[in-house]
Amino acid sequence: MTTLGYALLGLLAREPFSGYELAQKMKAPIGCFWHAKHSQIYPELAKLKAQGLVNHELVEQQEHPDKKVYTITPAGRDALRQWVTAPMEVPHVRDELVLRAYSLWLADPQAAILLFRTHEQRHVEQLRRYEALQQKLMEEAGAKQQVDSPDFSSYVTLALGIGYERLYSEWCRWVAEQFEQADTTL
Amino acid sequence: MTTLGYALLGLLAREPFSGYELAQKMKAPIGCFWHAKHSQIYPELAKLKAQGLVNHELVEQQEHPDKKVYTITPAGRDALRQWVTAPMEVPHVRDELVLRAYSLWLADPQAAILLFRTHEQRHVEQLRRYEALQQKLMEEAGAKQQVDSPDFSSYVTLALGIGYERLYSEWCRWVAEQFEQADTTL
DNA sequence: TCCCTCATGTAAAAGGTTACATGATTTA
DNA sequence: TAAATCATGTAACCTTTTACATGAGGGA
Repeated sequence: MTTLGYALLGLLAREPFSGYELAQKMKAPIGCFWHAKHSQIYPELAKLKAQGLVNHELVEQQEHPDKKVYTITPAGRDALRQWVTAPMEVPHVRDELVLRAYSLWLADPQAAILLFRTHEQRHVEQLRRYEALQQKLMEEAGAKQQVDSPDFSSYVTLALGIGYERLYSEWCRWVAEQFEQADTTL
Repeated sequence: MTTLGYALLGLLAREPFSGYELAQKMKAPIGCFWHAKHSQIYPELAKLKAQGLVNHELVEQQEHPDKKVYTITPAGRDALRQWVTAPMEVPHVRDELVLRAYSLWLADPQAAILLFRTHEQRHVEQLRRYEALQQKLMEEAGAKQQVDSPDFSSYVTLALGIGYERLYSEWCRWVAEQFEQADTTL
């Protein structure tokens, strides 16, 4: 089983979805930290079906094309439950902007300021979106959050997403400021 | 040009290295946020050579096999300088542990505590390593850090690495605590 | 009329990991 | 004697991205 397979099971464990809906969900990263495109999702769903981890039924529609709605099976739920807490290596992160920062000493200062201010903005925007989601989650789910409710899991991943975007946007701002100050010092 | 190619140029812009040395460097993530294995590095160096972005000379050794020491060319340095501040999309992060957290509501609480305490520890260890590196960098480079010095770039990436590991380890601890508290509440 | 959304796929290419392959020297 | 380090590569495989492919219905 691939990680993508478990990502799909993780969504289907909450409620049934069609391949198209799963693809929509995974445009914006699920749990803030995973994404996939439809070209990867459709074949993966076929594999999950072949392994008996999901079923699908054809839902006929008048005004839109028919769709296959996938449901997780008890076997799928078991596989997911086992995977969630299985031993795991620390995943190594890859981030191109930070890799660039490693060679930033070569850069044109004005171009560096522009790049980092742009990314600061984008991460602030993502932060605002996550905060809005959190707000919504708090209103809907309230204090009834228990560790065995899906809302709790969503809240947990959102919390890291918010911390991450806050850290990242502040780092971008700080880097930009270093170049701005160096510029006025000359 | 691939991102890996620029990662290698970024190291070679600082000082010459052999393929083996580059592979050693990229076991631990360069700038905290990129890594690669030797099987990817050797072919990439050949491509950089073919494009005239690096040169290499054979250094003969008595007690070890001979090695090819790579040096960046002016064209390589130019390409790197351009890439560093070129427009770029926000890279989407992938993190398996956070993806698992999204389905944590299904998990066995004790297994969840074990997993997150384990990862908390590992990220704390990485944090300590980064802090030691920062300490060393401060002592060596001191306050002379200017935006156009490689030490400044190293410092900038380390700063994010430290922030990231601190955030991540605290998040792991917090998640584990949620399950520990839920456990005693029953 | 043209583009967007809904809906499902396949194919080719790129990027990355694991395993295969070789061989000398040093350390336990 | 066995394992680790130094040193350089290739091959097979897996994952992910980009592009190809089709087609109906609704809105500008």
